Amino acid sequence: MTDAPRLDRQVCFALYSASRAATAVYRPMLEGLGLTYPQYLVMLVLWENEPRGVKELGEELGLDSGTLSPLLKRLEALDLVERRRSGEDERRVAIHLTAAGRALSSRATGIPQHLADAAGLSPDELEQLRTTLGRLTAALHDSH
Amino acid sequence: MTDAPRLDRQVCFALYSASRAATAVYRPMLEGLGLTYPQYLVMLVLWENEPRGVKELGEELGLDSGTLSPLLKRLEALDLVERRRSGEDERRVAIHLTAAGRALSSRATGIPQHLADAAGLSPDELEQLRTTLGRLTAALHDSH
DNA sequence: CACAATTCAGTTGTGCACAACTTACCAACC
DNA sequence: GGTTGGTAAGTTGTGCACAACTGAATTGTG
Repeated sequence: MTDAPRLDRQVCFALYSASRAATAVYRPMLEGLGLTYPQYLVMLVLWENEPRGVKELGEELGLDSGTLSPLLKRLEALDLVERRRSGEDERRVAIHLTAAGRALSSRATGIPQHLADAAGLSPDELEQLRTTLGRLTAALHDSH
Repeated sequence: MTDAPRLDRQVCFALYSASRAATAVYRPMLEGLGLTYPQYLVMLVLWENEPRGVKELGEELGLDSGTLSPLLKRLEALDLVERRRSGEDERRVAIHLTAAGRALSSRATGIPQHLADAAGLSPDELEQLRTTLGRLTAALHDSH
């Protein structure tokens, strides 16, 4: 056998595992809201500021229309969101929150704290992890 | 608007973004080998030690048979892997590397280094990130 | 030995990701 | 005013993840 890379030494695998473990902790809580994790992310963006175009959402989340279009249709079917063609620019679709979508935000308040509790890391460590991951993501995007 | 969680403060989103950014950096290199990222992970495990049962692979990678069964069929279609029913226990399927599968490992040697170069973090920081993520993943798994 | 409980791999169905493509629309230039 | 280039959203197709289930094989227990 050659000096093939070892699984347990790979940062990439550590990221992949941690990310799946974190969404697995979120899943049962989000199930209570009727949302998947990516749907929750879209709602987070809209709770901050709405309406938003599909492209804007994609830039915030790093997702393209191939992912967002069907996801937004599902949110619309749940009556959390409304899609309206813009009058000024018929290419654009503005995503508005419905009353139900707006109301859902209060039920989502405690979710991130629950992850922090389950993480087994101090607040300082969590904060440092977050900023390190931010730098890493930016550098990886710049690298091509 | 209530005090809804902010997207940019969430460790979970930072993990999700970093993980996707890292696999995006791997993707063009793995394309050269004809592999997807999860397929590459399976090959990594097999390069370390083979044959392995489907369940063993699942435990190393945190994936279930619903993910692995079709993935392994695709690796078999690529002639990198062979699936053999165990004689002793007819429930088990042993995954063996083919000659081509074994040969592929030498072409995969440089891949993790490329990620390290693109990461924009020092070796120390990368190492610390890896161990922090390992602790986080373990704690999240323990939390339920 | 009989048979209930467990284990293993596989299947089915849903929902992302992402590449490649399509369609509709807009804007700039001739 | 028509053409050309670019942009926004949507569609199609592939491959994960993961829950729920199936069927076959094995193990544990009375």
